[in-house]
Amino acid sequence: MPQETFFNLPDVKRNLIISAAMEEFSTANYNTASINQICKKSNIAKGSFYQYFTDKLDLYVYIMTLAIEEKIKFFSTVLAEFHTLTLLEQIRLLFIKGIEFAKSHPQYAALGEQFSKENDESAKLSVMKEGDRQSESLFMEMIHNAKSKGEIDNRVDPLALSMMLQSLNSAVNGYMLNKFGNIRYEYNKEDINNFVDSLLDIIFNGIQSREGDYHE
Amino acid sequence: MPQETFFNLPDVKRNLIISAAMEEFSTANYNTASINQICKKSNIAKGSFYQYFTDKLDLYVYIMTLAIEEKIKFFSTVLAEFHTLTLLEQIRLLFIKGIEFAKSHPQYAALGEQFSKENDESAKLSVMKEGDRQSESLFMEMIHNAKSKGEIDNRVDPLALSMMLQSLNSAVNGYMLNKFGNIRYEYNKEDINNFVDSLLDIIFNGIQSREGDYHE
DNA sequence: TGACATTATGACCACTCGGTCATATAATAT
DNA sequence: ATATTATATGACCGAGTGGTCATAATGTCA
Repeated sequence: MPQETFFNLPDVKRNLIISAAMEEFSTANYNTASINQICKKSNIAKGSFYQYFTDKLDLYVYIMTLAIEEKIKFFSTVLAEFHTLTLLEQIRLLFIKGIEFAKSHPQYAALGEQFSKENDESAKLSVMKEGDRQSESLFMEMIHNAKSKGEIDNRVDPLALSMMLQSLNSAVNGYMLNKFGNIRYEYNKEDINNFVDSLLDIIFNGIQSREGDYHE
Repeated sequence: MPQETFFNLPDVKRNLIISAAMEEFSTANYNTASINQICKKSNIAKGSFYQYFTDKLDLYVYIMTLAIEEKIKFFSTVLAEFHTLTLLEQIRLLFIKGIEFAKSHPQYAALGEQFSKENDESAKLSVMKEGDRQSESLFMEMIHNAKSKGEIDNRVDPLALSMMLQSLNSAVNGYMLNKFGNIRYEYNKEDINNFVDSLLDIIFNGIQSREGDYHE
C-alpha cells in the first residue's frame, strides 16, 4: 500500500500519478514498465515517487487492486439478481456485461489483459493475494445450481463446462477489443448481442444437426 | 535469417546456441530475454553472436520459425487424412494432437505460449510475416466443409464456432500444461481423453437437458 | 613457411533500469 | 522570528541492456 504521504496529496496530483501509472501498466508488463516514464508523465521527481510508494511492486499491486475493485463494483448489481435467473440468462449477462465493462472502462480492461499475460510470477502472486479469485468458483457455483434445477443435462462435465465458459469469456472480450477497439459501443450493440447469442446457442443446443425449432 | 557463418558452425555448437536461445525465449518475452544470458549459456562471446545474427530480432524470428516448422511437421500427417473424417473426429484429433505436441515438445509449446503473450508488436509482426497464419482459417474451412455435408446445424454461426474452437484449443493446452506439467503423459492419457470428450460432447450436443441417449 | 580469408574474443559504448540520499523548499506551530 | 515537521528534488549508484570494433586466434590455400 502507498504511504500516507500519497493520500495527503491534492486530488489532481494524486490522480495524475494514478493515471500515468495505469497508462504504463496497461501498455507494458511488470518488468518492462518504467518508473522513470511514470515520473515523467506525471511530472514528479523520482525521489518523490519513492516517498509515495515503497517500490515498483507496491505501485503495481495498488494499481491492479484499483482495477479489480472497479470491476467488482461494475458487476455487483448484476450478481445481486443472479438467483432469479436461469443459467442461460446468467451466462448471457456475464458475457454482455464483460464486453460493456471493457467498452466503458477500456483502461481497466487493458490492465486486466496485461495482468492475464503477466510473466513475473511474484508480481502476479502479490496481486492475487490482495483480491480476486472469485471468477473461477463463480462459474462452478452457477453450474452446480443449474444442474440441481435440471437446467442442464446430467452428462455434462462441470469442470469441462467451467473451463469452457472461462475461456470463452476472456476470448470474447479480447476478440471484441481487437475488432471494435476504436468504434463507439452503441454502434455495435446489435452485432455484439447477436454474436453472444450465437455463442450461447452453440453452448446450449450444440452444433449437431437438429430438426425443428429450439425445444426450449 | 542468420548469417552463413552460423550454418558453417559444427552441429554441436550451433545446436547449443539454438537450445540456449530457446530456453531464454520460452522463459522470458522478447524485451526481457537477454542476449548476454544466451551467450553465457552457450559459451560464446558476445562478438561471436553478432557474427551469427544481425540483431536480437533476427535470432527471435529464427527461433520462432523453427518452432512453427516443428509444429507444422507434427500436424502434417494428421491434416493429410482430414478429408476422410467427420468434423467431430477432426476437432477431436486436433485437440488430442495439440496436447500430445505440448507433451512431447514442451520447449516448443512454451515458445508458443510466450509468443501468444508477446507484447512487442514489431517482434510479433516480424514472426508472423515469416510463416503461420493457417490455424485461423483451418477451423473456418473445417466448419464450412461440415456444414455443406450437413454435419452441423444450419443455425450455427461459423464465426462464433471458429472463435470458440480456437479459444478452447489454446485453453485446453494451457490447462493441461499447468495441470500435468511435470507428470509423464502416458499416465494421464485416459484422463485427457475423457476431458476432451467431455468438451466435445458439450460442443456437439449442447448442455441443455436432453432425453434419452445421444441421437447421433 | 607465408599470405589471406574466416572466425573468436571481450573490453567498451551509450543508454536505461530500480532505488537511494543529502539537501532544499514549503507548511505549520510556537 | 524560530524551531519542527512534511514534502520535493535530481544527482548518483550499481547493474544490466543491445550492439560495436580493434585485435587475436584459427584454418586454408600456395
